[in-house]
Amino acid sequence: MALEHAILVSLLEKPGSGYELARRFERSIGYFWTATHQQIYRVLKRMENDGWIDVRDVPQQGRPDKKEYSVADLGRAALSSWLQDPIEPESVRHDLAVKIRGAAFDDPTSLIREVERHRQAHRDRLAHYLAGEARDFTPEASTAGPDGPLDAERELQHVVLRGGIAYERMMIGWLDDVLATLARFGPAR
Amino acid sequence: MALEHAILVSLLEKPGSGYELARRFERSIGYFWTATHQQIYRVLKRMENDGWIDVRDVPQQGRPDKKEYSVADLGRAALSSWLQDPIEPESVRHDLAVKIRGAAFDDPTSLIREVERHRQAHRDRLAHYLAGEARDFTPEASTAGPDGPLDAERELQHVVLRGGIAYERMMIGWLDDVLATLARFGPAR
DNA sequence: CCTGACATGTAAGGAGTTACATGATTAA
DNA sequence: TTAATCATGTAACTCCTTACATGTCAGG
Repeated sequence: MALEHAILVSLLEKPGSGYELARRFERSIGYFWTATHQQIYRVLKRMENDGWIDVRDVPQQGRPDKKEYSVADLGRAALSSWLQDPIEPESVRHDLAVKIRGAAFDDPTSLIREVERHRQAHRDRLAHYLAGEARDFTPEASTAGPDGPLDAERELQHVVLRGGIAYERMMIGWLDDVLATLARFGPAR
Repeated sequence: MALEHAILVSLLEKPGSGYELARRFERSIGYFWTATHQQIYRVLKRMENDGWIDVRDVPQQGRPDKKEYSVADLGRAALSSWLQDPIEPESVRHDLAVKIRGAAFDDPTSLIREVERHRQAHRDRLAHYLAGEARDFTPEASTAGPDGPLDAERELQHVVLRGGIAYERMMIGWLDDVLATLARFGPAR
């Protein structure tokens, strides 16, 4: 389980509320770890009980009040310990690949549309990542800002983003290959 | 849920027992969908109850008897219906990316070893995939054999394998990038 | 007044993981 | 006799998903 650890990393980068965390999991952290607000609130509660994080009630004007969480010493230690633990290369689950092999036993025309849809989704994500890279990681967008992270933190965020970019490019190329294969073998049957 | 559907595809490609399915999930199907024998037996029982698959007791010599499963009409229909259903591009979970961003808040030396270990695992998998491709998908290894799948089935298996190969190559390249980044920014702190 | 963004939760059910459990046969 | 492979399962627990639920405040 790494949701707790993903939350710890995010809170170390910047303290925030459950709601804010949920939004980060739709954006930057979501590039490599997804979580819904339901999961996040539940885990935050557990982490608070375990003394991993501290809460601070923040009254707000013009908005509902929020609880701002930050990492406690115990949480930092838990993260550190997890970082030392070796993990196994992750197991994959690609519904689309199941469908592609299943297409041999069914009419593939609907699969072609599905693959095109996925290719477009990956193109959109790639464009989104590239825009984020241009915005946050060009030499001009330096760490000089008031909230800008330190060099190492920033570089590590960048290399993870580059991984997302490489992944989307690979997927687009592969889905092109899939479509070419379906075009050659699908209708000919 | 696609485990049921992955099992249906596998049984359509070739009927077999729960044990044989578990082994396939360590090999070809496991490239894009993992499952343990515990899951498989549980799901097989449910699929049998639902009339998706048929069972046949196969007495064996020199081995324990086995139950050979094959896809029934209801199962074929269920697969067909699932193939028509659009699915969302899958959500990712990359522990390693969490660790990389977490390395900004901890000593990165153990992470370097971890990344090197993962890179080796991906190199091994790539070699394994390439060997499988050479064995099963060169022009010489044609469909002429007694158990060889038909052209479309074979081509679709091949394009999924090419996806696995592209994925491993991408990962190896990215992990090289990660190691270079850690070398530049890790020890300098 | 109504919509949308902000903010925080509960409940039920499905899926996956880990540990436990049994038993046959073959080869070293 | 011991290990390895074949073969099939149960139980407990954790995790994730989906649906439901409530409420504030700003702007049109």
